[in-house]
Amino acid sequence: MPIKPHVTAAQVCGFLESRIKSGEWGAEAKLPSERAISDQLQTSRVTVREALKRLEANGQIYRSNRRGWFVAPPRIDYDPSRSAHFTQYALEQGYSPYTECLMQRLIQADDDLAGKMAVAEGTQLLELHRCRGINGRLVYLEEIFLRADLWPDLIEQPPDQSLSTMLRNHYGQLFKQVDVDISIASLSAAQAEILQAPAGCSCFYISRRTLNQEGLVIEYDREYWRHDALNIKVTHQFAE
Amino acid sequence: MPIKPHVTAAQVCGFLESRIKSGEWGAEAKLPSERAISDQLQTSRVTVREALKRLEANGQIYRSNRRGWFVAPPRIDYDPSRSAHFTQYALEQGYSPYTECLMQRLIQADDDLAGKMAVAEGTQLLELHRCRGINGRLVYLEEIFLRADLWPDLIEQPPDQSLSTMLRNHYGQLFKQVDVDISIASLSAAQAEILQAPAGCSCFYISRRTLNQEGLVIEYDREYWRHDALNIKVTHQFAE
DNA sequence: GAAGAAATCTGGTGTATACCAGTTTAGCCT
DNA sequence: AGGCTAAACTGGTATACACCAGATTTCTTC
Repeated sequence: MPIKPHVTAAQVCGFLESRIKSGEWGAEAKLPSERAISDQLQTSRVTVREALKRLEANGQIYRSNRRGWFVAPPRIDYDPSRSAHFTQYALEQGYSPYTECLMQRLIQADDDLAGKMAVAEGTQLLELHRCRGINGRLVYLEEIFLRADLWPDLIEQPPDQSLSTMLRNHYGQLFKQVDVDISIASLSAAQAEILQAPAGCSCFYISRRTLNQEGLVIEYDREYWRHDALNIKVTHQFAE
Repeated sequence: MPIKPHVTAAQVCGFLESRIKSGEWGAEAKLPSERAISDQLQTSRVTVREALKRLEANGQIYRSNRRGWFVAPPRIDYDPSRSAHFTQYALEQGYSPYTECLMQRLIQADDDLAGKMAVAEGTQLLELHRCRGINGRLVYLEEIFLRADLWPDLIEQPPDQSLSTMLRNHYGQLFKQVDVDISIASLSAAQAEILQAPAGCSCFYISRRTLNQEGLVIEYDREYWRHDALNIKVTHQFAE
C-alpha cells in the first residue's frame, strides 16, 4: 500500500491548464522550468515533460529550444484557397507580421516538381525559401517555386514584399484556380532549427498550386506551419 | 572517452524507416515490440519509444493501445468543402468503409451551439455521434448537430446510411455554402479510448457548417480524425 | 560603460528500473 | 471442438539519475 500515490501526468496537465485558463499565465508568458514544476508538485521531471508534451500537442503551449516553455498565443485564421497574402491576414487580425527571405536560386525541375508544376523535367524554376512570423514568433516556413520563363526579372525584385500582390500587379497574371493539400508532417532537422522547434516536431504541411486562366501553374508552394499557430478556414460556395 | 557511444533516437528512426520504405514491413504490418527493438539495437526502451513517437508524429506508424505499433496505411484523400459522403470517398479510393452510430439524442442548444447554428439558445437539436473507419481501422469520430424542426422524422431513420444523401433525397434540401474550420486538437480520454489511441493524442479537428439556399444552417458537424489517416484536398475556383 | 569570459540555467537526450492494465496466447479441462 | 483460466506479452506510466549543448545571466576585465 503506497503511502504517497504517484502524481500523474494528467494531474500536472490540470495544474498547468488551470493557470493558463485563469489568465495567471497570459499569452507568451514563460512557464516555470521543468525542474521547478517537478519540485513544486513533488513529482519527477519525466512526468512533467509528459504533461507539457500533451499540452503542446493540442496547442496550448509551445517550446523554444533550450529557452523554456511558453503559453501559445491565439491561432491565426488563414484561408489557403484564397492565395491571399499572409501579411494582410495578419494585419487584419491585429498581429505584426514579419517575413524574411532565407534563400533564392534558380533550379531545374526534378521529376516530382515537374509533375506538380506540369512542366517538362529540367525546366528552369525559381525557388524561394522564406520564413514568416507574427509578433516576433516564427510560425511557418515556405518554399515557393515559380516558372522562370514566366517571371524573367523576378530574381532581381526585393523578396520581402508581398509576392502575390507583386505577381498580380507587376506581371498582370490572373489567378483562376488553386489546389490545396493539407496534411500533417514533421519538421526536418534544418527546419526545426529555424523555427526553434524540437527535432521531429509535427507540423501542418500545406501545399498549393495556383493556376492562371490558361491553365498554367504559375505558382507552387509548400508551407510548414507550427501546428499550434494556425486555424484553417475555408468557405465553399456551391454552384447554382 | 566513452567506449560505446549511445545509440540515438534518430538512428533508431533511420533503422525503422528504412524497413518501412523498403517494403519489408508493409501497410498495417506489426512492428517488433519496443523491448525487442531495444534489445536488437542495444539501446534502452525509452530511446526506442522516442523514435517511435517521432515516426508517429509524421504519420508513418500508429499504435493501438497495448497491442503494438503498426505501419500506417496510405492516407485517405478528403475534401471537407464538398459535403460529400465519406463512404463514397473511401470506395472511390479502394477502401472498405465502415460506419457505426454511437449515440443519437435530442438536446437543447447551449450558448456555443446556438451561435454556430444561428438559432436561439434552447432550440431543440438532434445530436448524432458516429465513428467511421476504413479497412477495419477506425479513423475518425464525428458529432453531428441538426435542427430538429427541419428534420422532424430523422430520429426514426436508420443511422448507418449516408446522411448527406438522405438529407438531399428525402428532405429535398439543397446545399448552398459550407464553412470549414481545420485545426489541431487532442483527443479527450473518451475519444482516445474509442479510437484506441493514447491519452492526449493529437488529432485533426474539422468542423463544418452547411447552409442551404435560405441561409439556414442545416447541418453542423465536428470531426476528430486520426492525424495520420487524412490528407485534405481542396480546390478553389476564382470567380470570373 | 563596454566587451568578453565564466558560471548558471534550460531543455534535449540518454541510462536503468519498476509496476500497472489491457491483449494475446497457451494450456488445460470438459 | 469449445470454453475457461492462467501465463506471457505489450505498451503506458512512473521513479531516479546523468550528461550535453545552447541560452541566459553574472562576473571580470579593460
